[in-house]
Amino acid sequence: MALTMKRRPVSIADVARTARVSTTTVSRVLNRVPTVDEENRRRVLEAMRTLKYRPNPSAQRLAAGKSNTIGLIIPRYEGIFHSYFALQAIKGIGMAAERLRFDLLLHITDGKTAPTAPAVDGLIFLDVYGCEELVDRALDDGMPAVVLNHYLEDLPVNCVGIDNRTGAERVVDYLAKLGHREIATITGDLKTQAGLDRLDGFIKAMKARQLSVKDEYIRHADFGLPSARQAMEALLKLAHRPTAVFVASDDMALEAINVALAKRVRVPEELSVVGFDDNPVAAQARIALTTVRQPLDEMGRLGMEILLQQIRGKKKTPTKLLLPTALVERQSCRQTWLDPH
Amino acid sequence: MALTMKRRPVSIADVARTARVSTTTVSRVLNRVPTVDEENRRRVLEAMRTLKYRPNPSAQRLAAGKSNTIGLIIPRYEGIFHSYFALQAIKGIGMAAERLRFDLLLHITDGKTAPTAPAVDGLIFLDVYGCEELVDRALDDGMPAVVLNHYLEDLPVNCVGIDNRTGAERVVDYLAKLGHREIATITGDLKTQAGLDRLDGFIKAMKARQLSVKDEYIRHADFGLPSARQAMEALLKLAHRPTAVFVASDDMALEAINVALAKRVRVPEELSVVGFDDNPVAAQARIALTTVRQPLDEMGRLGMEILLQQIRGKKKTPTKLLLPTALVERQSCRQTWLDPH
DNA sequence: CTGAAAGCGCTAACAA
DNA sequence: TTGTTAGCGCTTTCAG
Repeated sequence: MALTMKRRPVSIADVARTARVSTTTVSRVLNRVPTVDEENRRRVLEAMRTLKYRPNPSAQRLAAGKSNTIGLIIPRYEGIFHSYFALQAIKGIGMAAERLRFDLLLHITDGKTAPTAPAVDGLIFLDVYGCEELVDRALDDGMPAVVLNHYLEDLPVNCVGIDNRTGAERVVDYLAKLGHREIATITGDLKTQAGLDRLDGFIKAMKARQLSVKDEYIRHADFGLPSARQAMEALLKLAHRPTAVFVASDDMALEAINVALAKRVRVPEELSVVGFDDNPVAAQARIALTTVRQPLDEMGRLGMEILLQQIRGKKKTPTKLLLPTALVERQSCRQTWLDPH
Repeated sequence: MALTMKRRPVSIADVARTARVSTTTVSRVLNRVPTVDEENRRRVLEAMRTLKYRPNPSAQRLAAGKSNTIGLIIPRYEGIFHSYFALQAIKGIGMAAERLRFDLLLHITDGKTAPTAPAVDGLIFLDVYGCEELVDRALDDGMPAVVLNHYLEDLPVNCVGIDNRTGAERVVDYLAKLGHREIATITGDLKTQAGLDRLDGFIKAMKARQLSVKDEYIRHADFGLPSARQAMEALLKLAHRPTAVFVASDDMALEAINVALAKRVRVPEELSVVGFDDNPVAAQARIALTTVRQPLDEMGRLGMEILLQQIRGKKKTPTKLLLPTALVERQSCRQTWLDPH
């Protein structure tokens, strides 16, 4: 046997010949067309197996006139590569793509380039930051697209975001139920939608419950650890300390707890802390963090599904989704009226 | 103008007609074949622009007989979706793919399925964990492949890993130079290559410097925070405490520092701590962590390049790479002979 | 330096 | 239910 022989790959014609049917019939069983005689189907399937036949996607796409491919656009800014969110969303997208039998073309972009038709049937933006121009272009080209993690109010494009406002409101409700009235917040970067909406939701919920929102209880941070540290230190220096703090991310919340503990402020006995994200570290922390869970992989899954609907022409008007969050109760909060000792 | 008119996409023939040349010539300028008259090239380019021509990759691949696509295989185990490593590697792979004009087909696998020829020209495994069978299969099929983040000693497959052993040795060297002799380590999961090699490197370097490696100074953890906490607590309870600890990951090192601080052990005055990974949180921490940097995105880049060499037939024997690490000196270590006060 | 023509492997009318 | 046939858009001999 000439092991080095370069054998021509087996094609649909080879299968047809072996199974003693036409290529059309082979194509039919390939595409699960029901009108195929059971005996023929069996023979085709067997021929495929013995010949180790693999359909050539390029030929399929060319003949069918569709790429069956989605471009997954990842903005190149550094932040996204440090985020828990990105991988979870990719996971959701990837698994949905497999289920829907679509290929995923990964494209890390500088904001200038993105795949176009006929290379892809649609685009899924992991985030819009740095990609505004590309989203516009996709819209102009009539290329189906969906933006994740960002609710674009004014643009006629599919969006799947997280309901950060309601998430923050849940936190206030929860803390209020525990008897807290002096509730502070450490915000995220207010240039981001998540940062802004979490603060908005917080303030709105406080007011709805007639709780005062003191200026000194609103400390601005930027999702970075050093900023969270400063914010917490400022809070602890206050003559009248809050009894609870809502922190806009788990990373910052954990850091805030560290600052508190270092200053001999016990958590949760003297200070309740709530985070946001449900990052895995929140559950693993010394004081397991009460936080807000976001359905990140589901965000990816839904993004794929919505995109597919648009591609299939089933949806004409853009779908705008804000996914619900859930409060995850752990060990970092306590009722105020309990004796701390 | 019939805006709703579904116009047939512009093809190479349209460009040829507009530029008054043959499709062959258009194909030539598309593929940067040098033997094209300058005037013709100009006209073709212009026609492409005015017609907004986009080559159809499926047709190109079918005609050329190659997919120009690499399958990026991401094992589905949960850990990988929480790792700093994965996104960095993806970034490196993605940017290299773009530069090399290769498409990336993203595939999240359960360990059973992976793209095959002729869908892809090669496979790049983000890690081997859970994919052993797929790697074997690729090898059997003669499908070019490269495994990242894991050095497979015995398998004839391209590998690009991190030199964890030498990284750990660097840490010992550094601590020894600072005067430390009582050095402990908190290991990672010894079922992983990283965990094992970091411990091996540690022990080897200690012995090379004639430093004693007490059993009680080797505490086994699993990269998880709770295990790191326990390990650190055990270390601090020792009658004869180490003056320095090498922790097998940044996450665990930070947690260890928290434990120390909570027990009023000052870092770095009373205890030096070194991590591994150079996770961004290490730099941001309260006590900026001295750690070992790994070139993760370069790992991705090199993986792509090696794979391409194999695909192009330029390399016959598997390439095995162990990428060098670098010690990043920050604030978590101190010379032993300095007065701590 | 250029173009005619033969496919690449598959799908989809259409006819049987 | 099946097969014939004509492409899908591009690359690549090969002859000029």
